Amino acid sequence: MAEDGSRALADRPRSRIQTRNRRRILDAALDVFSQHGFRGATLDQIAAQAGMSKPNVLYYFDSKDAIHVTLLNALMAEWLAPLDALDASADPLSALMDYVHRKLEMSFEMPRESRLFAGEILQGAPRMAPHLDSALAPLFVEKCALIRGWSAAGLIAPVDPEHLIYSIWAVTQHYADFEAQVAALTPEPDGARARATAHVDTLFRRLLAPAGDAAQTGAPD
Amino acid sequence: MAEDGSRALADRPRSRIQTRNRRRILDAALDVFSQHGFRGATLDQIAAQAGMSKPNVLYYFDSKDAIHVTLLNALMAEWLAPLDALDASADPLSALMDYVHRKLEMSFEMPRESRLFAGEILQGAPRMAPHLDSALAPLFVEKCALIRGWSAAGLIAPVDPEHLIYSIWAVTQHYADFEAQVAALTPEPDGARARATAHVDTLFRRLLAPAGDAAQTGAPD
DNA sequence: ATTATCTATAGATCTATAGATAATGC
DNA sequence: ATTATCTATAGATCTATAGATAATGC
Repeated sequence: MAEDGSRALADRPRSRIQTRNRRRILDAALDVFSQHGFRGATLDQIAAQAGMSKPNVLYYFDSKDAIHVTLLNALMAEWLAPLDALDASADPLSALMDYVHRKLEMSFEMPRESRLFAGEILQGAPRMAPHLDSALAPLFVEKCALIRGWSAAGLIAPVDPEHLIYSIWAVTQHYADFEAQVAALTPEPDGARARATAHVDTLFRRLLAPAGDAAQTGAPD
Repeated sequence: MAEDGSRALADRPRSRIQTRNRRRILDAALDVFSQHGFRGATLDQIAAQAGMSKPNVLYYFDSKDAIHVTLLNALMAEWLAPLDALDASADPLSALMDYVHRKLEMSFEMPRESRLFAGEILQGAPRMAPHLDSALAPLFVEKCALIRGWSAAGLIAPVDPEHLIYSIWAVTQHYADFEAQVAALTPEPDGARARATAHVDTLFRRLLAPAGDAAQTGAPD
């Protein structure tokens, strides 16, 4: 920390080079942190991945911890965007199924982000607890109320909104977070994603289809 | 390593003190590894938790790595016991629902074990890959065939066996692995487990109930 | 005699800083 | 003048071992 109390480059407006190099570092850090966890990651690995020297990385961020926190904060909004977008503009069942499919897509397209958050939560969310309370919790409460209303109105089957969301997160993120296991057990990579999509669709459609709907889809395999 | 090539106490028959101290170390290591991950855990923490000196811990195990591997191997069988027990002695739907409930119980009763495995898989299963192939994969294939048969015979609804099992793992273990998040979002601890149980039961019952069955349970909340 | 435990520390690894030098912008 | 980058290294942390001492079993 400089003597005037400013923390390096953190709070100042940034030049193009600063913006670009901070991005490179954050992208490298996403690789390294998501693979090895915070403690397992080293500045050496991040610097190598970013193609920079270790002291140069610390020229752009005050500490290893600062890189990690910046990364979590920067990705949080993107990660929660699908839940934020959940609303009643379409019919409720379609809205929920869209959410499920978007989350599953993200698991396949953004496995690093999924694992970064998974690792952080797994270890008790030491650096993310404030965000869980300030950003996630209000959104979660709001969407649970929405779902509760749909359920009460009979637009979807009776369901526990909080645990429905947990299940959606669990099932979809499983494909990213436990990819090593899934890969060991489902060797053929072709069609794996399509099968996952079909299964997850069936799982939540059978849960949520209001009584009387013909929601039983055909054999998925 | 001793000059005769024997690796300390690893392969020899053990006295009562050895058995007891190795257990104490493994229990302490389960605490520490499940909370901080392999790299985040230190021998200091494990020794302190076990109430032993650090060199004494290394008298019983050759290395930090050996402790971790021993722990994973020792817990693997217990962790897979419910899947191993899945068979057709009861009717298929009940057998599967029993499996779901047993896994959910384990998530609540053995969160440390769940997190230990989650952390290992999350980082690409560097120490567990052999076991995935040798122990888990054959069991997985066998049980998938069993479920496929039930599904084909119409005893349960059409379902993708591989992805069904992934979903059961994902949903049940979520309560242990993401406990920090669940706790932040579901503040009231009373009844949380009962609600989780009711929800998970509904989720898989609606998925698996054969067509024509009145499997729609009442409102879960 | 063997097993178990301790103190002290070697050696490796890792974060972060100091201080010099090069590149860039005005 | 300021921004960006480098080499060298201090200082902390961590795994593992050396070597001495205490406790236990025959």
